[in-house]
Amino acid sequence: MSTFEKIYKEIRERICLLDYEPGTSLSEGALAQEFGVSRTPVRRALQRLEFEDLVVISRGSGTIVTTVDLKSLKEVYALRLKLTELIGELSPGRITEEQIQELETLREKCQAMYDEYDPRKLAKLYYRFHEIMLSVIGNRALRQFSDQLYHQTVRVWLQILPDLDWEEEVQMIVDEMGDVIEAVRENDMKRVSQIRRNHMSMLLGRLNDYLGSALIG
Amino acid sequence: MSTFEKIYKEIRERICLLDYEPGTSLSEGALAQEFGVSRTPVRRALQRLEFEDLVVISRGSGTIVTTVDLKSLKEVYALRLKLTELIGELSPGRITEEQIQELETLREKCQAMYDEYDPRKLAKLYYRFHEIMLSVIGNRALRQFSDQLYHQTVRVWLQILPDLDWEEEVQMIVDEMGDVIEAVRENDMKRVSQIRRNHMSMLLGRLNDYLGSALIG
DNA sequence: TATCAACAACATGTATACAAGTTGTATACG
DNA sequence: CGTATACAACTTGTATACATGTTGTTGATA
Repeated sequence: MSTFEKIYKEIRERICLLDYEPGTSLSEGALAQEFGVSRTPVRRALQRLEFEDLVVISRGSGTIVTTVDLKSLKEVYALRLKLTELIGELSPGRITEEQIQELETLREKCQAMYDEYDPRKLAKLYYRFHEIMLSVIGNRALRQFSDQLYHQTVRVWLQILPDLDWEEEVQMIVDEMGDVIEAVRENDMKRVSQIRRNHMSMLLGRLNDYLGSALIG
Repeated sequence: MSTFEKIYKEIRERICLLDYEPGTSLSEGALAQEFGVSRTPVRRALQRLEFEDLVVISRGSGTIVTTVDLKSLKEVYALRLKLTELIGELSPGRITEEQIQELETLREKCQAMYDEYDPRKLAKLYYRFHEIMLSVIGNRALRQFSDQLYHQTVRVWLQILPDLDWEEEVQMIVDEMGDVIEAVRENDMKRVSQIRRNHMSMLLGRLNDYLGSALIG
């Protein structure tokens, strides 16, 4: 992996795990110094993040982490739902035994989260889960779009996670991973996509409930 | 529009209009000299084009225009079909009278193409048509994806256009524009997306016929 | 005190020199 | 003559100095 790509992924993960909260100002110079490189590769990473709508670069003003627009959140999720369905149709799908092993390891680690309240850690486990599920998507464009939409929306869930029921959220993730593992063992990618779509739909419902009550209260 | 953005759009159009055919080697230095700037903004443009899968950048080797993978073409088109459907659902849609005027102007220019065999010119008219249709998509991600998929696939059509029936292709475009104009006049964006989906589906059929016969013959 | 202009301290954008990788060619050698 | 190696002529990647834009502060003035 090239230098800029490592920097890109690192910054992207920081944004998605809320290490950089929305509105945070990112300095090219400071990041360059931290990573021990010049501004050039850092700029390349930030420009790509801007294309993915995770930061906004303004000349003279600076580079700031975007705020997730709540009114368009539903539209983006609707798109994610549709794309998730398509994965089963368009992607032939092939998963290795090693990947299944890691999925089971992830599921066990998530189960251990029932008794350890750590939103960031849970988000990171799900982040890794997403990476594995992404790697089995054969279609390049579909993989890219799915990845991009995930990174645009995952912050919202993590942001309101402290206000949700912890055990319920952990259980939802454990269940999703369990169902997915069962399906991939039978190499039934169509079912995998349906499972993920359904879980995403349920998550969207919880988000709606929260956002509705948040607007009232 | 910033310097790099103008360069980006210019190079992108050249690739899509086959001024740069697949496999063409692009030199940062040469492009910089042509546009009268340094390599820096040119690199930014090329890096974005790489992200959109229109070029491949290899250190030491060079930057070359990608070849459209025929085996995945159907998958990309299937994705385009789905996304085009979604435009009607997710995008509230608003079009100005000026844009409708330009659509009619475009339609008239396309009609004049019956007697003037010029694939590149026809492609450019349709290119502009796409830009207008794109501008009415409210959802940012959907707009970006639709744009990207269009630019990834339009080259294929233009590439085999000389082997297709010229008058039929012109008529298909004139019809699509006519149907779209009729629908946007009633501000019925859902119908617009259906119309475009159907026309895209018919185009896909013609591509399939050609590719099938090309493999045989 | 309120207001506005000048400016200093940032930010990103650009140009350029140099580092490092790739590839084709030419030349020496078996 | 065939082959291997050294190298020259490209390419993109990186570091850095400077240009340019923005913003908050500071101080002079009404």
